[in-house]
Amino acid sequence: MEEMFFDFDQDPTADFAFWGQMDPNFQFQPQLDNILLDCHSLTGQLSPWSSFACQSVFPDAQLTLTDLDSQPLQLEGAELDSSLAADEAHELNNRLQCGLVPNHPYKVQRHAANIRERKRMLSINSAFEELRSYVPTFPYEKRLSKIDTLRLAIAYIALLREILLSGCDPKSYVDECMKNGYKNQTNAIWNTSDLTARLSWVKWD
DNA sequence: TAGGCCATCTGGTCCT
DNA sequence: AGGACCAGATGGCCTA
Repeated sequence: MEEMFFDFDQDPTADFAFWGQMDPNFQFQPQLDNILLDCHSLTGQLSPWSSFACQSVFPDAQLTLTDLDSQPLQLEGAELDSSLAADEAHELNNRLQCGLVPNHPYKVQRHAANIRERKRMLSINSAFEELRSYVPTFPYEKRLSKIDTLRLAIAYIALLREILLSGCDPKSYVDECMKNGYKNQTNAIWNTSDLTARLSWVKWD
């Protein structure tokens, strides 16, 4: 059986394209499965840090991946202060080596942590996707942002709570509120232009 | 072109 | 000790 493998580090543009093309019916489980496969691969050879990751750690150092993997530590962009005490320099050197030496335990742990973090963000995003499906939207509205999803959900929950407390029929309750300009609502947390504009598209029955 | 949104990496902190 | 969670930094894409 052929094993599918999606290596984020080997092809950083591929995963971005994946997000950019995500559709509302996207299933997260296959991606989670791929990440799990990636986790299992950690016991074997690790791909080198992405250039982005290296750059973020050593923004001033002009180092290539080849430099990182095959040569002893050399700082080109940042010069060590000559006044630095010998033990301090040694400590700094140790810390830098941890990040630069391929297959160093630090790199292995960091890579595993990155994968876990990606997996965690995927689960958060899947929850956002589910929440979006419950929030009222315009028929052809573009995908809600995360912050808009949260704000609309808060307002919508407040409205549903009021409807429950009123004991009225939802549709007539909303119609009445719209007619009266929400004047009767003392606790109109949900009375935001964002939500009320969308309420006309809600099918209550 | 600036600003909004997002994914990713990272190191720190907390928890089990 | 290792994993989960979090926030900051960074860079890419998209849109007004």
